[in-house]
Amino acid sequence: MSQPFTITTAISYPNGRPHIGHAYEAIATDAIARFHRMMGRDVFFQTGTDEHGLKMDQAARNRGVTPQALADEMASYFKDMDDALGISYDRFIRTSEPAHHAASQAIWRAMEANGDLYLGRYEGWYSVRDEAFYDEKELIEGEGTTKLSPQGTPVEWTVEESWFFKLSRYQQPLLDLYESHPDFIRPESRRNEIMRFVEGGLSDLSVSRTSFDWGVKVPGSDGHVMYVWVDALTNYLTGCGYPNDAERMGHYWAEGGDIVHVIGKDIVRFHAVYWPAFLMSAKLPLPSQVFGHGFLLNRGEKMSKSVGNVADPLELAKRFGVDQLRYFLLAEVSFGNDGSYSAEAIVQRANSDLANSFGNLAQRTLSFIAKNLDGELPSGGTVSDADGDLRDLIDAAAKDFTGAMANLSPSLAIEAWMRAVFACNQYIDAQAPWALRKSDPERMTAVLATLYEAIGNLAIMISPVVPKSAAALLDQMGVPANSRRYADIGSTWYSALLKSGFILSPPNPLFPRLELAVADA
RNA sequence: GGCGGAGUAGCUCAGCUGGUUAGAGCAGCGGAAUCAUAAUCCGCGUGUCGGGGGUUCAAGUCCCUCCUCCGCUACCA
Repeated sequence: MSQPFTITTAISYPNGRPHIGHAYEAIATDAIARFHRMMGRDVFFQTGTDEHGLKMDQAARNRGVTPQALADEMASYFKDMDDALGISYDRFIRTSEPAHHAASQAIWRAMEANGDLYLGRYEGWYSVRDEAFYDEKELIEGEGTTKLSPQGTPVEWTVEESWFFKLSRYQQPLLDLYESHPDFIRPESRRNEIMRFVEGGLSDLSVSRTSFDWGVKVPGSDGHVMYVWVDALTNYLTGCGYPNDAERMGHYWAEGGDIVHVIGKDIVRFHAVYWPAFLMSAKLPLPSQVFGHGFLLNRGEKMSKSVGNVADPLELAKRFGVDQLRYFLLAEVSFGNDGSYSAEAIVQRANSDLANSFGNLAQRTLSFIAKNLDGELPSGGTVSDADGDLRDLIDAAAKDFTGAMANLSPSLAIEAWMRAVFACNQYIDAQAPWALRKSDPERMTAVLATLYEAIGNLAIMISPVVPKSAAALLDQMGVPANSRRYADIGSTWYSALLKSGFILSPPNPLFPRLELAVADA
């Protein structure tokens, strides 16, 4: 059995429609998941929605529906987005599922059994909107005598009986973890922040609420539901079979296994501090990596609903194409940093890389073969050093590509791919098969064969980024579905294809050139 | 206030443990070619590497200091 690889996005809080930020995280994670599948790994890729909490409860009340009904509706928008963007999740989890309640209660009991949960009282200024308590000192003056949270949301003095988790016990174990696993938190700047935070000391964490009941019931403690983060983080275990499917857990959530959480930089603390502490307490294996990606900015500006510059990913995908949007986000934004998007930038990037450089390379080569060889694939001919040089260059690019993807650097991977694309265009111009057609047909044959193989390999390479387009091209070229892994680059799929007697049909352009609407200028 | 990150060509950014004339892509300008989605290929960049000071034979690359932006976190009032 091939080596398992577990990867997750954060689960989204569905109190609004998905925006481009959700799409970005899903796309990036999807590309990595697809990459590992093509490397032959046994991938489990999970995403989903985080449906509990007071905000959902209240939103449902306002609309006169049950929280479950609201969650059903909102979750469907996220699922639709994933499906529209080609997100190849293996499991779309919803925290309102019974299986998830069972998992959350199981980890609760395990933490309790370890002596890490105790009942106490929590009082302070609580913001419903932020679902957080604030210190008196943090508050700012609102209108009249009211007080507001630092985020400007209303707060009220709240006294609650609450369960606490002995987070303070885990300061040293966490620091040891960061020390022994330098890649546990990435990028490094986030790791530094978290380490300083933990070094500063950890207070115990309030992990239950009595003020609402839309959540996972605390076992044996009537009136308490779990603090959303206990419940939310546990979704990762639910999908891996916790607590009843030991075999599945042993496979996808095993000690020392590859388990990667891709999340936004705003929730790194929950994943890099609370989550491993919960797992240590419950005596469960830890994830291998938490990667905090950056935020997308609209033309360099923060997105916000009030400014009205929050982009709808489905609309962008519809206007520019799913693969174009995927490619843009992965190529343009260095993973881990913030990035900026705009209609011009998407059009620019998609046209220059996908339509002009790669799409046109495929088009000019394939249509030449279809036209001049009647679609019969070129074989043999007079080889030259240039052919081997191009092959070597593509093999080297493939190595760079896979190395970068494995290291969660899709933008670097795409750079390596583009270098190979440029090399192919240089090659075709230097060899000029259109001239060889009359002067040296034998040489032309070898050139076209070299190009055909090169283009197939380039399409395989970039598949995780633009899965639909790459598959369409490979289909057009007759490359069998079982020859589209990284191990197939540089292999003998071309000679097998020659033997099969495949005939190439006149090709259709792969990536149409995009036009910028007047409204975008 | 502390900590972390960033400030390099018009734009987006590479430049690891200091070492030949500071790089890439995009945009721009000139040329070639015409197989191809008017796509491609070739040539062209003296930029105070945020400011100042220092260490060194040698510094975007190390040290000090200042400025600007971002993030995490704390506290006084």
